[in-house]
Amino acid sequence: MPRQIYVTDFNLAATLECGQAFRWARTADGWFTGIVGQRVCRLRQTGKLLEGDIDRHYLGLDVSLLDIVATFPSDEVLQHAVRQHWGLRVLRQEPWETLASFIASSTKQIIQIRQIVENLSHRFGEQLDDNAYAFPPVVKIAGATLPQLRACKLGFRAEYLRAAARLIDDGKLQLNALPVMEYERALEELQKIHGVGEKIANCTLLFSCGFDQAFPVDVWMQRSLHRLGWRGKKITRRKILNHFGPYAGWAQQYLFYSERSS
DNA sequence: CCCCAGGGGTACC
DNA sequence: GGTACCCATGGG
Repeated sequence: MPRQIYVTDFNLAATLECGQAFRWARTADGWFTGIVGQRVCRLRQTGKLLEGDIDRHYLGLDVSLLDIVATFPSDEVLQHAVRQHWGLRVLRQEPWETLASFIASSTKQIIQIRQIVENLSHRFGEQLDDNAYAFPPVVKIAGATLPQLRACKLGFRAEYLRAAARLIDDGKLQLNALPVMEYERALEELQKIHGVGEKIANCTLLFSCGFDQAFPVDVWMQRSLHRLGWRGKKITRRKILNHFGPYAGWAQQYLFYSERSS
């Protein structure tokens, strides 16, 4: 893994802070520290210089952002968001951690989601160094008690998370199979999990299964689409794909971050 | 005390 | 098909 490279069309801060990942933090010296799989990683960008534990695939650096953005519609709100956060890329995260994190996310603020994920890791994950814990494996959550999970501040989501872990642990849901399915099929498969609807399924498919068209719609996106002129229109997957194209999920992430940072 | 948060299940019409 | 209400908890 290279320790430093030159990058174009990449914005590390936007990529790590746009709300798609919950385990990165910016430290005072300009470095980002995060936990990816079983490793503690550090990254820093200074202009085009990217330093640290560089994983091109994880960071979305193995695709052409110019080609992706070229497929976007010319909506002024979207084009403004793209200019505002140019270089934001969709990460390729680990499916179980992503699914679990978004099961924990329902009607929670992002800062609280980060806290829940941290609590779960500290309580059930492998210790990596003095103050860092890996996200727990499926079997650890499958074997947890509900009081233990509720102590991690999961609230009513505790049963949802444990049921999902047990489904996966029993082999009744194979996360590894999702990336090779048709998009609609993968969406249905994830929604078999109690507590996983269209929004959480789309987050999982976009952020960890390579489905660039997956378009999660939450309250922020409803506001953004409203701003784009979708007033009164019912938001359907077909309309989203027709309008935003095969990289709708990337457009969504620009719109989401722009909506939240304004 | 109030409303809201990267929702979804259920009951009911 | 839609809508109201519930779930647990903390931020502002």
